[in-house]
Formats: sequence, structure tokens, C-alpha cells
Amino acid sequence: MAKNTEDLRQRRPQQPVIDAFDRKILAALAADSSQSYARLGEAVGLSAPAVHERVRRLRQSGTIKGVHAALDGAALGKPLLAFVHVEAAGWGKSERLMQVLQFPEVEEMHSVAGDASVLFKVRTASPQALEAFLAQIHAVPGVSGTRSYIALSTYLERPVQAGVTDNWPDMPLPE
Amino acid sequence: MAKNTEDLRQRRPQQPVIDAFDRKILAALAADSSQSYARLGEAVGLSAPAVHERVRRLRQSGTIKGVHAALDGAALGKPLLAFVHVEAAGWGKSERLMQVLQFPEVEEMHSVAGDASVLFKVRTASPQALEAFLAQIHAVPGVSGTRSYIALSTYLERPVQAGVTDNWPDMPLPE
DNA sequence: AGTATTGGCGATTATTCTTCGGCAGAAAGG
DNA sequence: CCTTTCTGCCGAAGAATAATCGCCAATACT
Repeated sequence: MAKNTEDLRQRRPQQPVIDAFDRKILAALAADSSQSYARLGEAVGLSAPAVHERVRRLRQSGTIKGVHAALDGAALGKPLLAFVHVEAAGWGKSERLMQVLQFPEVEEMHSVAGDASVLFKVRTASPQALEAFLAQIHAVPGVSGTRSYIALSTYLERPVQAGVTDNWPDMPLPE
Repeated sequence: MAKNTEDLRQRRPQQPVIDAFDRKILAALAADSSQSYARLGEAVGLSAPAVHERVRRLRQSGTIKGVHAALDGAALGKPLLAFVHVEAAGWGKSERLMQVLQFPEVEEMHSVAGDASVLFKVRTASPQALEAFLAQIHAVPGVSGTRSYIALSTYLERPVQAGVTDNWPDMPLPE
């Protein structure tokens, strides 16, 4: 039977140690989450149930936050991608500002350090729609200005990768 | 029998008309792609095979580009998120610059209109790793400078949404 | 009107997911 | 050094889901 002291320790979702197997699984799932456990197991060198168990743990610990379909913005009628920097007078995160997150055009919102307070990633149907979004932003009290960066071409857009570079090359690049 | 003129039209993967059912399915899949077709059908008002067929079409047409697991950057050892603006002297897209996409830290790269040429979204293990990345960028010929925006808090980060706002409110916000 | 095409449904089969018991290896304790 | 305990993997079985088929209704085209 467990001691009392052990009963007291909270079950917080901490870092449950991610080994090489987990890394491979995560990398594979980030690339394509629609493959079967059997295939995953074959790829990483484990049986299907073993992979299943690891994925279950990774899900529960929050390392895997969910699985989502990647949609084509242009096909959905939103061909215009833009990053909007917002300069707020006071402090960026106002209740008022958070309300613009309701628009499906908004994909990201971060508070940042730099010459801007808040950064948005938005995907709109047209320049007019972007203008309408900016009008929403400017209507927020405390916003002193915005600077928009419209994407001309997207060369890469992918989810969080499992890999980490631990040996950055001194010279430009290894290849 | 079809006319000759019809035989000539190419089978290009064009916009295959996205109706309200498709929108609902896409919205549901963007939110959570791990639910069964039966549940999806129940949500949108179709049978499971009907949903299956629609998803198959949406996949083939490229509207659904894939399904990916959303990973937690911090849990993977990459707690630092930054947006890096790059000013390039000549033209941004050089072969040399594309090579940094090999690093798993790089999640996005766009060429943008604005006072920067190229915009990166990178997630690194530490400020030192970000510095190493910037060193790689500065080593690219033609790069005259960078400006980095480090994310302090992320209030929203989600995939491309299926919805489109067609009636932007004149006044601040509806709610 | 008649005909062809499209898309949905119910039912069936194939595949995958999920769980279970047993076992081997490592870690903790005597 | 041996025993005990625990963790994690495997093969196999059962449950759930995916994927396919034929039929039918609604629409478009001749």
C-alpha cells in the first residue's frame, strides 16, 4: 500500500520523458496522422499495441494536443494571407481585443516583444476583407496603429516539428 | 457519346464546388480530425458513407491537404516561438535561403510585401538556438538584416478555418 | 416525356482500433 | 547476489470503424 506522502503528490501532467521512439512517432504523426498504428510501428520498430500505448500517453500528457485537417485557404475562398502587427498604447491583451478571435479569418494571435505589441495571422477572402479586419482592430481602445505584411508566396507552412537541432553548424549549412 | 470537344478538356483539379455540407465537414475536421464518419454524419446531417465520399473528394481536390498531429512545442523542448523578418538586398527567394527550411525549427516561410522581404516562423529550444538560426540567415548572401519578434504569450494558434466572414460588422463587434 | 447523371442511403465486408494476459528486462530492496 | 517489483513490449482476440457495393430518388440534359 502506498504511503500517505505518496497520496499527496498531485498528478500533474508533467514531462513524461520523451525517448527516441516517441520522437519518431511524433514526427510521423506530425507529417501524416492518418496512418495506422501497424504502419507506425513498422516505421519506428515497435508493435502496433506498443505504439498505441505511447500515443495514448502522449495525448494524455498534452504533448499531442490534437489532430487537425490541413485545409487549403485558397480553395475555401481565402487566398489572402497576412500578418498584422498591432501597436497598443497600454497593454495589448484587452478583453476587447480577444473578441476578434471569433472571426474564422484569425488563425494566430501572440503578444510579442519587439516594436509591436500583438501579432495576428489572418487569412481573408480579399483585400477588402483584410481592411474590414483592420477596422475591427483599430476600433479597439488603446490601439495606436497597425502594420500589415501580406504574403506573396508561401514557401513553407507546416505544423510544429518533433525534431530539435542540437548541433547548429558553425558555417552556413551542412549540406 | 461525348463530343470531341469534351474529350479535350483537361481533368484539372479545379474548385469542385463546396456546399454547406462540405463547409460543415471541413470545419469539424479542422477542429478534430479523429472523429468517426458516423459522428461527422450525425453532426452535419448525412449518412456515414455520404460523408466518406465527400471527404474523399475534398482530399483528392486538394481542399484537404492532409491531417497532422498538433504537437506541444514546449513539451518537445522548444519553448521559444519567434517571427523573424528578413531584409534581403536583391530578391528574397534564393536557393541558399531555402536551405534553412531543413531545420525542424522552421515552421513557416513566406515572402511578404511590406518593409521586409521574407518572414519566418521559428520555434527553438532557447535564445541561443534562435541566435544560431539568425546566424544562418545572416550567412546568406544578400541578406542585409533581420528583425525578430519573440512571442511572449500565444493566445490563439489554430489551423486554417473553414469559415469565411461575409458580413463584417460596421461597428466594432456583434457580440 | 424520356434518358442520363449525380449523390445519398442501407447493408456487407475488410481493415483497423482497442483491450487483455503473459513475459522479459530493468530497477529497487534485502 | 538474489529476490521482488515495476515497467513496457508482444501476440491474440474482440469491438469498432472504414471502405465498398447495389439500389433508389432527385436533378439535368436531349
